[in-house]
Amino acid sequence: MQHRSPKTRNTTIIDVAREAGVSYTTVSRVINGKDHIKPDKRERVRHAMDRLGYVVNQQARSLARGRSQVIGLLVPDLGSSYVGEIVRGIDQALQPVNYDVILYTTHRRLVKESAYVTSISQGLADGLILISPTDPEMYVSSLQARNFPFVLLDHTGSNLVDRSVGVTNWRGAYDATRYLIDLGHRRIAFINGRSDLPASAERLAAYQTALRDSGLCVEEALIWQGDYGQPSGYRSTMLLGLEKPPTAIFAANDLMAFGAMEAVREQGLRIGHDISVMGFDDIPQAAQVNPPLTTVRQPLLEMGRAAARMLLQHIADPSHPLTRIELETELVIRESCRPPATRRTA
Amino acid sequence: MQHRSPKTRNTTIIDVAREAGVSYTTVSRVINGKDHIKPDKRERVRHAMDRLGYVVNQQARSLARGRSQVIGLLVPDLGSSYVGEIVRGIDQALQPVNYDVILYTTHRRLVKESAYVTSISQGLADGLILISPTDPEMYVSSLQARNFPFVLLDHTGSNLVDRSVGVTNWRGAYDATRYLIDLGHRRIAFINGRSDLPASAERLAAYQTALRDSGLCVEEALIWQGDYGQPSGYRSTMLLGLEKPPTAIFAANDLMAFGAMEAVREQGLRIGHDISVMGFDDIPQAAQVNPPLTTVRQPLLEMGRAAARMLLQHIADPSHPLTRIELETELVIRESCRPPATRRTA
DNA sequence: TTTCGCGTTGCAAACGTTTGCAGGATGGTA
DNA sequence: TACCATCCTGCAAACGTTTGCAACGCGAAA
Repeated sequence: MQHRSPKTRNTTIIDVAREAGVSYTTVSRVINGKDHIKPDKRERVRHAMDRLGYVVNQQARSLARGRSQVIGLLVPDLGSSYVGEIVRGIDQALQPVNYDVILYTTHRRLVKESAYVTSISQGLADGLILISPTDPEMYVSSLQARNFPFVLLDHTGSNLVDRSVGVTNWRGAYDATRYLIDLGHRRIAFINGRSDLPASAERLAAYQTALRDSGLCVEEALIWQGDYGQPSGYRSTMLLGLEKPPTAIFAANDLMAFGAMEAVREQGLRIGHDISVMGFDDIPQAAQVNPPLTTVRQPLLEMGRAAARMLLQHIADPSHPLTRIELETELVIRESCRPPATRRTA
Repeated sequence: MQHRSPKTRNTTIIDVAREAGVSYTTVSRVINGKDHIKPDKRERVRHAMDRLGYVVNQQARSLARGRSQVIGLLVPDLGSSYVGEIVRGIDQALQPVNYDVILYTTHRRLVKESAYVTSISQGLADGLILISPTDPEMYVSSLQARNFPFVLLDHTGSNLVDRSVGVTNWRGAYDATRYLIDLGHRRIAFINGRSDLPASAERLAAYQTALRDSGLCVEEALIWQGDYGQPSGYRSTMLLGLEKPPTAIFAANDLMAFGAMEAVREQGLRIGHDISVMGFDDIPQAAQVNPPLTTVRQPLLEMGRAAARMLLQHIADPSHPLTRIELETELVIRESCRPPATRRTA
């Protein structure tokens, strides 16, 4: 029987064996670098492979071995370099052990996330990393039931936390807010991230706590709802329209901070003088904008590496427990935050 | 024999068949939505699948079918949203036909590119898209020899052009330069991209031709070598140190234009007034920076879609010829370019 | 010369599907 | 009742590997 399409039949291990005058088993052993092969035969096989232009068929290999050397990656998007950096980190960890990455961009569509997850988990990949998933409880149950290895990245809340890599969101946002307060700011606006992501809630809560801890009161009017996109930060212009404008804006991520900076500028105000702007993430561009953005650094590369390492360990030894890895954020002081100018209002 | 690791054996089509009291063939038919199945059996199978939590094994399916429903993607990087946008386009085209993407980031390391290419091409993927490859002639010969479907994206030059998607680099750069000249600029600097990518050469050549066509002479001192990275654009500061500074800077991509904008600002000059800045690409941020960047738009999303479509067609019907698809660039006029202020020097 | 052991080699089964072919059931028509 | 077409269904082979097990060859030890 022949299911193959017009494509000419591939050269297989058997063709090589015939060419080299050995058994296909021996060829397989040569391919996989096993010992106990007579040097001359090894050479014969090598030559035959070259002559025939043989290259191993991954599908068959995966099927036989029961693993694919591929890990799945579920990302919301590739728009900002936030995800890009994380993927780079994952890449770095996967490279040395010969794992490949299969990529799924969900654009935060819940149906897609769940459809992908089930499809990946059978055969296609040996493990799965979910980056900033929207609502994983909804669909990972089947993975858990089948003991399929997966870890979450940038996810907090829910019982899945104990197999995730994240950062000290609360601490980072708290420190940032304190820093602004210490600079002398009293009216600090906050641009919140997507409210369906627990990390946003943490940052918001920390901001509020920091204010209260300093005896400042939390004004609802100074809390603006964004969605992590740059345009939503831009709309923070609205905040400036208040009768008593803030002297500082703390955005829950850098992208929104960039948007805020535009808006500030558009109002004819100078960043760092008339109004300070603080970000969160420290994506590469943060150092490059004007003025360079003071922000809370997430070690994105390291997060990716950590997630990949954790997953690999668990794949190699399923009894190896998954844990929560929480990496430290760090306040990166640049030039977008300064002490407030002497007030004009009040 | 049992090769499987500790992992408990997966539930297979056979388990489902037993549970439903039918043959495994029937189960396969139900999975693949073939006709000629009695409705009641179909239902029985469906239920059995649910009960057992069955999900099809992609490897085995690929092996049997001779194709994987996966296409490989070789990207230099995920740093800027340039690649991100293209990938989104590819995604869009692949979604409806149920193709997945396996991702390889090369970071422009030639060895990696070539290693990946050979490994992907056997079984793992049904086709390959090479985004902005560095030196594809070096390693695609084996693909061509085996008639493996692949297309290039953002590649010009070499005999591989006739299976690629690109844009009118020359035209775009020419128009942009003319636009600056028409605004009244006479000293226009050019920040070149990576010199090993043919697209850079096209843009540079177009810039030079446009100058000459307008009777202006090309000054070597005004041509700065960048690498498409933002920092390299920043270093264009150097240009400003000339005794006769340019009144406009044309960067071969937006990222370098951003860098240039920083540098300009750092010199205390105002963009659009003291000096104009022109980009190339129109990545999403271009509209968001301050002032919004005048740039040459590449239809990134559409480029991705076009490449994916071309590849899919070729996979479906290998006799379908591959061609060169050249999409139109478009000058997007925003606010970073204005007529030059009356000269101070000279 | 026989025996033992070890380094090599090969056979065959298994991985989990898809699909050509043929056989069985069913129902309509002559 | 016999026959034929049509609709269902199942068997078995094939996809290209990996790997447990058994057998073989050969030199060293007895």
